[in-house]
Amino acid sequence: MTMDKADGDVSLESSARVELDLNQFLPYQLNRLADRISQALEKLYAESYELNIAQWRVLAWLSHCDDLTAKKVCAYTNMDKARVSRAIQSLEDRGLISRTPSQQDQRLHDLQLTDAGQALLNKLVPEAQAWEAGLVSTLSVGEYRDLLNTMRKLERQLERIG
Amino acid sequence: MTMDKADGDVSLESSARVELDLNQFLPYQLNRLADRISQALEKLYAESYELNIAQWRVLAWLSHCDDLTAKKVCAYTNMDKARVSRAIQSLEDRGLISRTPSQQDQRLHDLQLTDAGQALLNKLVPEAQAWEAGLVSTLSVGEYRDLLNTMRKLERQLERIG
DNA sequence: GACATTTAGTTTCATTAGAAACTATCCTTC
DNA sequence: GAAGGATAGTTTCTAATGAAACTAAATGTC
Repeated sequence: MTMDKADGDVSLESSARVELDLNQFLPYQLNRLADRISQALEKLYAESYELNIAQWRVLAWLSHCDDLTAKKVCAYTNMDKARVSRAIQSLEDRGLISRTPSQQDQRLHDLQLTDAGQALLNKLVPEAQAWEAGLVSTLSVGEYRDLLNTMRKLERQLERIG
Repeated sequence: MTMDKADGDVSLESSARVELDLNQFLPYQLNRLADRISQALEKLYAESYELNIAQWRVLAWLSHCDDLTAKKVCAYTNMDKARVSRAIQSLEDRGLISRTPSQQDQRLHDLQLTDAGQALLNKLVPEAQAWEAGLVSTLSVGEYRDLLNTMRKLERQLERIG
C-alpha cells in the first residue's frame, strides 16, 4: 500500500487514479481459467449425458465414495444444500442413483449408484479424464505437480485468512 | 485409458467400476479454489460497497482501460452481454460510471469512470490488493510466478483444444 | 441508393440458484 | 421423558442468469 506514483502527491486524494491490473490479479485470473475449463467440460457431460454441473459432481463423488449423503456432497463440493437436494432428486428420478434412509439416523439418506449410474460413469469418466489429460498435456510432470501443490497452499491460506 | 485393475478383466464391461478421484482432477480443484476465492473477495466489494461481481469487474476494467465498451467487457471477462448490460446500467444509475455514444459508431457506448466511481475504486482497489497479497503471502515469489505462468499455459492449451 | 446482413446493446422470458421457512428426526438437559 | 435446541433435507419464494427476440445503427451487395 505504498504510493509509487511519480507525480509528487504526498497523500491519497480522491482524484488520484488507483488502477487495478486484472491481468496481474490472481482472483480474476483463476476465476476466468476455472470458468473456461468448466464451460469446456460441460460440453462433455451436458451435451452427451444431459447432466448439469451439480448432477455431474454428485455422480463423480459417488464414484469413489461408498457412504455418501447430501450433507457430505455439500461439504465436498461447496454447493448449496438446496442445489444438492435438487441434483440428487433428478438423478434419482432418472434412475442413476438410489437413496436409502440410514439405519442409524433416519434423517440421513445414503446415496449409491445404480447399475445404470455406474454404466453412465463408465463411459463418461474416461472421456473426462482424457479431456483433462489433453488439457494438462501442455505441462511437464513437475509443473503439474507444482500447480496442484500451489493450489493446496492457497486453499490452506484461504482457510487461515477467511 | 489403460486397464489397470488387477482383477483380470480383459474388457470393460458395464459392471466394471470406473472411478474418478476429484481430488486429482484439475478442473474440479481449480473450480473449487476459484469459487472460494471469489466468495471471500465478494465480501469486500459486496458488503462494503454493494457491488456484485459483474459490477466489480466492469469497474476494475475501467480503472485501467481508457476506451472501454460493453462489448470489450464481454470479451475481457467472458461474461454474457445481458449481464454486462445490466451491470453497466446499474453502475450508471448509481453515478459511478458514465456512457457516451461513440462518435465513429453510434452503436458503441464509451464507458468512463465518474469522479465518484474513481473515488470508490481508490478505496476499494487497495483493499482488494491487500487481500490478494495476504492470500499469496503463503507463496514464494517463484511459486507465484510459476503459478501465473502455468495458468497462462493452460489458457493457451484451452484455446487449442476447444 | 435500396435491401439484406452484421453488430452493439437492450429487453423479454424461462430457468436456475440461493435465502429463508419448513418438516422430520435426533440429541441434550432438566 | 418432556422441552428446547440442533441437524438433514425439502420446499417456497425471490433475485439473478442466460437464451433468444428485439432495436438501432453500421456495413456490404447489387
